[in-house]
Amino acid sequence: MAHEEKDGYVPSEVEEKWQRLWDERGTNTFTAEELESADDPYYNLMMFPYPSAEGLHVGNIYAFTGADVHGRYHRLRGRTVFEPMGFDAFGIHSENFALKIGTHPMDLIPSNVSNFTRQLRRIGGMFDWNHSVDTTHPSYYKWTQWIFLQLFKAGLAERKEAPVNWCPPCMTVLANEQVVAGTCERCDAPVEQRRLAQWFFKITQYAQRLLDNLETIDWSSTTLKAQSNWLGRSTGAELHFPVVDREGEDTGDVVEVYTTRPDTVFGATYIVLSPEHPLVESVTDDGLRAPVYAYVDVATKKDLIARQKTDKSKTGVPTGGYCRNPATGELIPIWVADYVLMEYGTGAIMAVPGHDARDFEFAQQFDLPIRRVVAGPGENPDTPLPEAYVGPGALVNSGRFDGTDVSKSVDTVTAWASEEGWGEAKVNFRLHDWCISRQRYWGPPIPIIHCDNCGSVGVPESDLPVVLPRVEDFRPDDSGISPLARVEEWYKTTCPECGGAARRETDVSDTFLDSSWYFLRYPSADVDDAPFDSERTRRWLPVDTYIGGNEHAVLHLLYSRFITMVLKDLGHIDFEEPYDVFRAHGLIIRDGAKMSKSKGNVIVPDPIIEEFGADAFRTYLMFLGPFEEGGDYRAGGIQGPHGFLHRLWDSAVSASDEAADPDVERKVHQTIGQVTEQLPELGYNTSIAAMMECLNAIRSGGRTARRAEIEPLVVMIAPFAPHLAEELWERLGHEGSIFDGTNWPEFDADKAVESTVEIAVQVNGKRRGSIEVAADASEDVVVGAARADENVARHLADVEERRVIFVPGRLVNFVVG
RNA sequence: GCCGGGGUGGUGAAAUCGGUAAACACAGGGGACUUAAAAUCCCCCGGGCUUCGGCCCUUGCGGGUUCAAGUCCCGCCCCCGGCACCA
Repeated sequence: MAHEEKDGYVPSEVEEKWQRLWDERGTNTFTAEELESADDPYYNLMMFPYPSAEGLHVGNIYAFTGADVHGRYHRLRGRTVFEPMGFDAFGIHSENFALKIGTHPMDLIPSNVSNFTRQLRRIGGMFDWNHSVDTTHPSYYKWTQWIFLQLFKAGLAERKEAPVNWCPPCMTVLANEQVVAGTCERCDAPVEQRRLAQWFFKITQYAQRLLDNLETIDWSSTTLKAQSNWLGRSTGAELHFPVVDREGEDTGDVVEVYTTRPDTVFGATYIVLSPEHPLVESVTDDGLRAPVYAYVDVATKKDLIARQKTDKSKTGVPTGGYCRNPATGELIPIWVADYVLMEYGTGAIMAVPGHDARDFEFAQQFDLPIRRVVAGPGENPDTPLPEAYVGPGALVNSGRFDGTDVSKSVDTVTAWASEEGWGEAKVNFRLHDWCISRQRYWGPPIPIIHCDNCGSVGVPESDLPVVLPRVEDFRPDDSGISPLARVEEWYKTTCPECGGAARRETDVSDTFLDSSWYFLRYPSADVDDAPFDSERTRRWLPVDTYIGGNEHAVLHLLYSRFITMVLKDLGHIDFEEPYDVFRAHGLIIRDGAKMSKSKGNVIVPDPIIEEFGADAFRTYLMFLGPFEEGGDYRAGGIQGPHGFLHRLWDSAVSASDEAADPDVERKVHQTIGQVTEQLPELGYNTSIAAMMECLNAIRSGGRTARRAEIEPLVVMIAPFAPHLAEELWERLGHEGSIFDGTNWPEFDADKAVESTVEIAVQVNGKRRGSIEVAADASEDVVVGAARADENVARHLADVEERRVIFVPGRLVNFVVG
């Protein structure tokens, strides 16, 4: 039920009225001409939602409101703010839901989108609905396919057979970024490794640049850190260990190892190959083939969680083969063990059990020699090691390098290895190439045609889009083959190059490719003949501020940076970082716990909006905690902002025309100063608190507000409660929208200064009183007044004063002995 | 294990170039107005003691620096997030 109060403020009516007027007047939308000629453009972006059947949840509304407040603030300051919204509607989530309820995604998505659109309007976002995108629309994914082709032509998209992450319940491969601790990020099932031919984007070629540029962008530090952790740069060396036969002669094979501690090579007492390593077969002794192959077989079939568990004891088998340690000349055995991963480095390590915890554990288990080659200060080089030593010290048992400090030894030994021709410095990244093919239905078909004569051929751009056909049986299966492979009339085609019979690629692309470029599309959403109009792109991009969740720190935010870099390198755009500023918002929890359907503590926004209005809901969400840290949603909490907005209304509609009271005016200017400083930094909760305090001062003792006092508050609340502000602005006698023109109140520091200040008086650091003095009072006057305070005087009697500390405008502290 | 962020009243939280801890709200208590309710306005609201003047304690724990520490330094504990058999 809507609140009907005697002050006449009925949120639902006010909100309906202004939402209608915004639509009618085009307050929030741009025409093509406006986009192309905007003076002071500000691109305010937020992460577009996946349109679920459940509708907007509180987390969406929280994020969008926080971003909308930001956009509206800049608009009130006179910027031309473009704030688009769209739908990320391809992907497994939609497809699975459609399967579950027995409908088709092509029917499901439009109704979800229209429900989302309704809700997004209802919460009062300043969205430009003329420039919305839906990633599932052919007019959008035509260009997603175009982007694929650009990478393909540039040699950055490659189809190769490789071990990939296979999620059995989802029946598709996953990108590395979608595997969390060995499980699928969507369904939590253990991920398996499968060898399949897949399309990869060579994001690893951009690893160094993706890392370096982190220095140049203004992002939340948590997000920057997450990205650099994900990129995982490490420096070390690749060393070559020749394989030898029984007689100690080189066989010609060489085991390449990657190590971050080449300086410990004198302590390398064995070699470990990962079970997938190509040399396993050739180094294995004939007599040991059975156990080695059995081990490899078991290890490669393990799922990722089982394989990557660190708390289990290590397993492995000797191959019977040997390498020569190039530093010592010794022959050292080659083992196969699954604690070495094929995906990282070279898939082989030199084991230095003395100085690596994992190697130490393995060596103990299999009774392999442990040799100390680093000794800490004062340590005897020959004492046995109780555990791997990784601390500071100097090399020992390392021939000519004995005594070299570990701070220099990596470089020194690497230089030697390099001179001798058995190693070189090497930088490694944890980042893998981006696997973008999905053996599912609900995505953009990858625009490739396979021809027996010509190989993989890109679909000519003039033939785009490759339309996703409506297929009633779109269930995935466990074969690793896409549902589209069952649609012969769709995949049978001719080769664009030789005209011979050919077959379309039947995999679709990862959803994250859809979202990797949507911010480029928004300004050009109404353009048919290009993915992004170059004039509009120049004017609006890169994005000024992007606000979103940190759950995308290494998925969407990394992929979109990569795609942007590629488009720059290919000459399509002239910037390489898509978002100048990124801010991660916090999460809303409920009564101290994460919201989840299973806990039954999910907040359903619609009834709250119906009861209190979008303005009160928005204001409450922004008030309940620091936006960048999130907050705890409590059912009664909305009462505070709700009452505040009603009192603001009441004071505004009954305001008198008298000149502002000087004391109140001072408070108003202090508030303007504070809010103007905090709002652009996303200090929403404290801005609202300051405005509440100000209104309390205006209304103190039941006082009638004066226009000049209340009007600045009406403008400053507008980002949070836009409908209320519009209505009050109109009732205060203004024409048009409060958001047109530059209506933000001007801060006047002179009007904010206090004539008197309260000074705390301490004796030995303990507060003994406080005094009120003129703001410009001299030290002598203040200290005199402090001494005169009755309680202070008592504490100063009978003691010796040693020092007086005076902090202007703050305190006086008498230090006594 | 490594790297971030955090720990403050009954509750959500303010205050960090060191300077009156708890602003602003929620919940709770009392009062004014009202036939009543709502709305509005006023007062109380970290703990203990009090001769009602004040006094003592209090920002996860233990030390330290300082006239002065929620804030800085050292050593711990706990929570949240990122990375993780990554060589």
